[in-house]
Amino acid sequence: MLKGHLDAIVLAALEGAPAHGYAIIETIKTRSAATFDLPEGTVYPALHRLEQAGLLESDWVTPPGGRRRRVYSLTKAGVGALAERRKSWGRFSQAVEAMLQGRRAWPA
Amino acid sequence: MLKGHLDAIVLAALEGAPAHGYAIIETIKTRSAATFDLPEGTVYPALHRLEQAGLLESDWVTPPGGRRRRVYSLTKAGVGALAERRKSWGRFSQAVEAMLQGRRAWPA
DNA sequence: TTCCATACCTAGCAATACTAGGTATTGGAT
DNA sequence: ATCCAATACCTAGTATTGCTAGGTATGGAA
Repeated sequence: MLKGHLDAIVLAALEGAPAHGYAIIETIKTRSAATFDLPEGTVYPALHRLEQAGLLESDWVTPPGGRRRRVYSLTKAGVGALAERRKSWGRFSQAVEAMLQGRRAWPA
Repeated sequence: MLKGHLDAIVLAALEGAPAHGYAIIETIKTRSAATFDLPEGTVYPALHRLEQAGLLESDWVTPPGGRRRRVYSLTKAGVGALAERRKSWGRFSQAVEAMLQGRRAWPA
């Protein structure tokens, strides 16, 4: 379970450069040191949701000698959303950390 | 949304000493610096789930001059589960951190 | 005596991510 | 030549989760 942070992860995976779904899955697996080995049934619907929400846009691309791929890239709104998600992750993880360590969190 | 980490948070809130539901909610709010201001409809069912799962046990207690409370404490299994949750949080947060920073996570 | 904080509870809903299926292409191994 | 693995896309349905929105009741302060 990715626990509501899937969107942030997918957006972050697209921050450097546009990519297609299958490559995004690989990137996530690599960067997370295999902690996140996401099934396609998780990622593809997420990409559709994010595009629907205007955070991503996609183009069908057929590379020479290859097969057609749907390449996603961040929209301006997507860049903003990623920044927001990063902040919200910071607050969230800090609070969980405090709980698990039995101390008070920094007052935000 | 607490994103699947509610159980860990509740267990951690009970680590120091037994407590009743309402107090647990307060503890979580305080320790998280109000980041987690959980509605009762979230916490009470979670306590029931955790008790059902054998991670908590409860007793009805009526303090002198007060009203009856249901006081929960960690079972042995609960202590173990909390340790497990802590480890799993560590892996999870490290992986998310790596994703959001665009670097590779430490190979676990 | 009225209201707020305390203290418990539940049914039903919405979101999320997963399972389990499906289609099709490319390239290497047999 | 054929088969299989990896690539590459998709969706319907399901389980879990946490929340909304309601309910009950007591104790103390205004």
